[in-house]
Amino acid sequence: MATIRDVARLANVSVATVSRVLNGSSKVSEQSRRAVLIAQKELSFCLNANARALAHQDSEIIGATVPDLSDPYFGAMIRACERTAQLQGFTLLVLQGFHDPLREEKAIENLISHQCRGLIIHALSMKEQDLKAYMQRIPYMVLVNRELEGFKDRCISIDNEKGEYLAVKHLIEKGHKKIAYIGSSHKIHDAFERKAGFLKALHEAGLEADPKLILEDEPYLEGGAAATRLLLSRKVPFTAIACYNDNMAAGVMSEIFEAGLSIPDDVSVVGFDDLFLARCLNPKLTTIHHPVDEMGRDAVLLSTSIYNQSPEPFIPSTFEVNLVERKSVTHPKA
Amino acid sequence: MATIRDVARLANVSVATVSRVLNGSSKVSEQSRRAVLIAQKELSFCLNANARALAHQDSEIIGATVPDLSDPYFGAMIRACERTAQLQGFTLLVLQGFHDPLREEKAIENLISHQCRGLIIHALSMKEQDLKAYMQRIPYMVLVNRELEGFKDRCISIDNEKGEYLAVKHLIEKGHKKIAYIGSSHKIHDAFERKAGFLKALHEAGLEADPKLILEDEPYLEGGAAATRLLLSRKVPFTAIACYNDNMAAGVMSEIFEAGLSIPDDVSVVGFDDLFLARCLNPKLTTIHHPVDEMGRDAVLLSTSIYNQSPEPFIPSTFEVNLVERKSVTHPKA
DNA sequence: GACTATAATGTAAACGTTTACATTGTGATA
DNA sequence: TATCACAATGTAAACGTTTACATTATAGTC
Repeated sequence: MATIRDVARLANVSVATVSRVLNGSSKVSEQSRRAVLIAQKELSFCLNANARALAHQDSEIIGATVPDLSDPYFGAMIRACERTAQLQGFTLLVLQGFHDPLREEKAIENLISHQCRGLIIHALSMKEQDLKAYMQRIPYMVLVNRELEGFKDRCISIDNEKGEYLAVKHLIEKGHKKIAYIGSSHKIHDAFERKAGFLKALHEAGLEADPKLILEDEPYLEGGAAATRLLLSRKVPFTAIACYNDNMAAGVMSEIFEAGLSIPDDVSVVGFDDLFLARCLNPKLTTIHHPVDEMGRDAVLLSTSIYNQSPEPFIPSTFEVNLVERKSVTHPKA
Repeated sequence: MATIRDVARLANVSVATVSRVLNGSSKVSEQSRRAVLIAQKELSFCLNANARALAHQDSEIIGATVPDLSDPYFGAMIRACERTAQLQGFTLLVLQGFHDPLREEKAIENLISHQCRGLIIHALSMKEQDLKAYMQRIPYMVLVNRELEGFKDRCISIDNEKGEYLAVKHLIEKGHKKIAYIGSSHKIHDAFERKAGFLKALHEAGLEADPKLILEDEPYLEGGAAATRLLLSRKVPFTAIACYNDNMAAGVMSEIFEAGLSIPDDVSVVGFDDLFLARCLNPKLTTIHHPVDEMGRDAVLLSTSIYNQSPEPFIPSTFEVNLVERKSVTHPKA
């Protein structure tokens, strides 16, 4: 690999001049400028980002962790993060935690070691205490989809309880009384909040929550399917299912069909997240929308604004959840 | 941020000893070791990856570009890449090209500047010539899903033509004779190959390809839907649709239902890619499977093996495409 | 006690940039 | 002509590590 010194030699100028040309900083004569650019092309030269970060004391890297990039929900979020980072001239370094506290912690350490000048963390498995320590240590670390006592102003998340509440209220308004809930077995914040929203809506309508109609499984397609099989085997009548997320709803729908029932005529289904997937399902899924793109964008903006110690601090949008009515819900039969 | 010097001072040893402890290299007395570790914890110290890369002349970063992380196909691929990278002790730096040749090129430059020790490039929009220049310059750069003359041994891709051929042959074997093709309007390799596969299967069966039944649009849900509307408006009879990919198939299915037709009874549909999505659709989508995970894994393994100049070069698996029969295809009526 | 082999540690020179400061060259002004 | 202002450029010291080499301490051997 050629270095800046090689370019300087070839262009017959000093390294400082090369650096100035390549960074567009300070004044350089048109002649030197040209010579440097030619030498650069000749050598296919490219500044070394590591050396640059070291000298400059700024890595131009924003770090992010996310559980799993193959999940379109996180894909969409990261996409928004990278877009925003790129717009600010930064590069996004993404690591996956795979729902494992150890890997999540390793990922954060890794990002710190790269001297990230922004940190967006989506880590649901790590212990609160450990996460707090990092939040304390890195003032510009921002949390997504997790609320942490004492750091609310650096947590970007939606009102999960309200979301699920809206979903279930919608079912109740349609006339459903026997509503099942297929939740996530992950012991995290979102899971608790969404279940609370379900119970709240029931309670508010004076409906009893039947424990036999409340199940939990892994928050993926397969989990939704498995829970549905279990639910059907219990022979407890129900007319609607509220799901922890769209992925589970997809599994739920597939098993309902498998059982020879129809959606929404026999069973109404609501999801949560409003993934791309929701529009692909048939019938199209009624679900709770939340603005993933804006969350990703605001997380980056918030983190960098803290890092830069901007005079007027960045205030993230309030992320409204709302119901998107599609075709998977109708009135119960009879 | 504390530096290695601070740790050395606190632990009352030299920087070299700290470095040795933190890198697990060479022999260090248990006493020094302990002192260093304590000092490290005390200062929350973390080696600076940039300085490390500079001194060490090895960044421990593997770079990758992909068009768009919100697309589950790429998400799945990147996930496999990161897994493999992590297993080797490297960090994956992912950049998005957003189907834009300029951004793709910028992404590659960016990765080069970070001194990546492995390069996995999924860039379909860049001109062949420009890409070749990079391939020439970076011997360990590996291409995914794109074949480049003269660099076949560094291209990881599937046989698109064969895939589409299998899909269409399946339709023909079921008795279909009037088969529509909804392809991608992107002017890339995959698009041409898959269309060629479609034509080949038709030709082999002695069937005529009706130009009115061949459409193109953006390779996403919306594109599939738009093409289907156009197709239906043409009033040319058909009994099956072969799609460029699963995303388009989802749009196709949704419009077919919208038109009051049923799948597969009125229209059979085949996709391509076998995304997670294919199993979510109703009916579940018959499609062409290819091993995204293994491709991601092998891309990383190949790139690093070249970088390391391994004595015995890594030979990527041959990536077999095959038909996955689900529920979206049946015999044509009558 | 003198010597040697070896383990543990320290010293200082890289690595490839950026940038404060110093130097040079040029034209304008008095 | 001497002086000044200013633009263009160069010099060299950081930045935080790693690591070759040098040094010191320790134990074993004769």
